[in-house]
Amino acid sequence: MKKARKSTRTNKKLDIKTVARVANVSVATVSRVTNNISTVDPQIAKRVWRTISELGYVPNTQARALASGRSKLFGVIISDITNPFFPELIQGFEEKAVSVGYETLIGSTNYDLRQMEQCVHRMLERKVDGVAVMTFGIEEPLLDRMSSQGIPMVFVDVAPQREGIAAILIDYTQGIFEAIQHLAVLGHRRIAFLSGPRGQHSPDMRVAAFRSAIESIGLKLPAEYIHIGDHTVEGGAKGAEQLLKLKSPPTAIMCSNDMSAIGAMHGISSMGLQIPEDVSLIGFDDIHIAQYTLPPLTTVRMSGHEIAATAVMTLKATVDGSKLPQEPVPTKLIVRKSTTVPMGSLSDLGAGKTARRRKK
Amino acid sequence: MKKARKSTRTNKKLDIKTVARVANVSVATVSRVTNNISTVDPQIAKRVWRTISELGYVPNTQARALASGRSKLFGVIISDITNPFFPELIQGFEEKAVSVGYETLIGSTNYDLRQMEQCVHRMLERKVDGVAVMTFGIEEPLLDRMSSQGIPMVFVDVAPQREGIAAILIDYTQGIFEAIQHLAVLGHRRIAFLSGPRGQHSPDMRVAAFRSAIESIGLKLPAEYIHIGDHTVEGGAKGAEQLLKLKSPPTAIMCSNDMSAIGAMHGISSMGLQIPEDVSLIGFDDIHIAQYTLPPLTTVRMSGHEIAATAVMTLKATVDGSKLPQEPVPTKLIVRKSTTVPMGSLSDLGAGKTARRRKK
DNA sequence: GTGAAAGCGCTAACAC
DNA sequence: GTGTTAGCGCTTTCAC
Repeated sequence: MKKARKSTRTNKKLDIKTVARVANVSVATVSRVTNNISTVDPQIAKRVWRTISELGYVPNTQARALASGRSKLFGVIISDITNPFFPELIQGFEEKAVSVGYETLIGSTNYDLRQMEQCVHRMLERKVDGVAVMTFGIEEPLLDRMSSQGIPMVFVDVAPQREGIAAILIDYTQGIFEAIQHLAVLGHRRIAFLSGPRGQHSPDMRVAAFRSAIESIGLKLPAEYIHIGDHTVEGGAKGAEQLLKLKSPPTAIMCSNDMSAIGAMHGISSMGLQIPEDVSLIGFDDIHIAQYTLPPLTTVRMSGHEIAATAVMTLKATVDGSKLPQEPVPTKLIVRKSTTVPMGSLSDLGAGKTARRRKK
Repeated sequence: MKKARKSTRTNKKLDIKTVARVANVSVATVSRVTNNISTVDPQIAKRVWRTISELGYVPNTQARALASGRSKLFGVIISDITNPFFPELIQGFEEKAVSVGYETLIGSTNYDLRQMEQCVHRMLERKVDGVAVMTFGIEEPLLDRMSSQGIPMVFVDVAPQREGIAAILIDYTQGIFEAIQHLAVLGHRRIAFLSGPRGQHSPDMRVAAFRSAIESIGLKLPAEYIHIGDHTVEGGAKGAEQLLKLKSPPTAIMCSNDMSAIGAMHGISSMGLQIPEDVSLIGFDDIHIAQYTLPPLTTVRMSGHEIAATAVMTLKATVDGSKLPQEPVPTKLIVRKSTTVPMGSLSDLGAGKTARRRKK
């Protein structure tokens, strides 16, 4: 049995000391090498790396964390993993985190306080180096326990003013304005908004952006055209139905997120109406499946990947004690097939809706 | 020369020693209490718990892991996080893992060998106590590095025969049979299958289940009715189009996963055909959005949550040295609106002949 | 039932 | 540049 082979097969422990002994250096040098500390002689470093790969040595992260005080772990807290926006965000987060040498711990609150507490506890236990709170609604209880320990945090839209706490700004205005303008140009004058839960920062900011877009274009906005929903598919279906039962129903509906919009599609469809012929519909988020609905959903893109990447970089910067130039995450309209001219407008003259259906 | 290391923080550190001192016991006792070791006097245990909560002490998981050799970390490796089936699986995994006291490390391979290697390395570094490989296609390179270290693993469908390695069995037959029977009862005779990538265990098993269902019902299966796809939306669209361009096109298509089915909806729709009037469509997985497509997708449910929960429990059992009774994860048909009688069948011509033959 | 003390594998201060 | 060594916070024998 050959020597090299033997070392991988026997269950002799494979730690930094072994590497040091085999490479004929001290453990400190091995440590320096694996941490890319540049004061090591290149020759020796090379020898150590070779030994490491020959032995198949993998540093023990637990020990590293314990000794260094840095866990190389970032936490990310989201509310609802069944909304596809969040997995996309998580994917972006993980990807970026790994690329800067961090691991990701995920916590879902499911809008439940107890679950959030549990999240916080888990993250505290694991000694995360930073936490991204991506719940799109501020979560006070998180603050006290974490930020009092000096753990860097990053929020979306709005964050308490404290040392080590940052907010990722999102430019809702641009995308939502483009959406309303798009509808207005098509000829829509009665445009309603299917909002997210009231009283949370992010949904409220979207409503505000909608309102100001409508006003800046000079349209009317009856109070009942702002429907408070809950960002779920079910809420979207119900909301759309209620909106369309109004005495003066909207000809277009903009939703505060894509899941609502998908729900709205069902609500509209179940009333025997067609999208976009009878009602135009716009979503928000541009989740992956938005392009695969029937019809493909016109929506405002807010990149979860981008938000996630920004969150990671912000956390990293805070940990490293550096500052990051903060630019708001942009949003922009993606036109697909769920919007068209309103029914009864000139360009639609003569084309009855039943006539369009059977066309092939 | 024992000098206390100067700590960067001025607040007194809150470790097991502090708790021990305040509660007037030894660190060993505190450790026993936090680990729920029953040999501790209930009175003392209570006192320690009170001290812990008064102080707000949280054990340091890194130190625990280092000292005990158990990280309380499970890894889960998936291929493609943009397929909503996987986030659902991950959610189930995390939930179950947390409930048995474990944290989750996620790795995505994106079907890329290099990324998979990186995953493995990360998991090795973090000293995971077990790994669930949920890629639905066996990944050999994983085996050697991990299982040679004796890390418990669990695969889907098929796993190498080794100590500490298990497979989660899935009963594809039942659900797929129900699906084909459902179509046959509706009157379909020409049923095609839009498969996943060829040569991978799980997709191949689905094809086999489809084939045997078709045969057991006594239908014909032309070779071109098995279309090799790739489990993506794009592949589904293309596959459906090709299938429907056949000289003798199928009247119903079953897809190997829901994402393909969603793609197929688009492909079919872009050919000017309607679902289910012109073509019936069945998916597989029953991802959350399947009920929200238009029309809602008839599909075979294979619960990602259930698979995930089984994976966690299997890993846990292996770690604990116990055995788990292994029952296959069931699949079953969920009938929605994407299937109906085939076009041109009697009941479609003679308006109102809704009563069909009874199922045998 | 409880405590003292020896590590777990690594980092980083300090010595050389 | 490189080596020596004292902890990091906890678990776990092993005495008592």
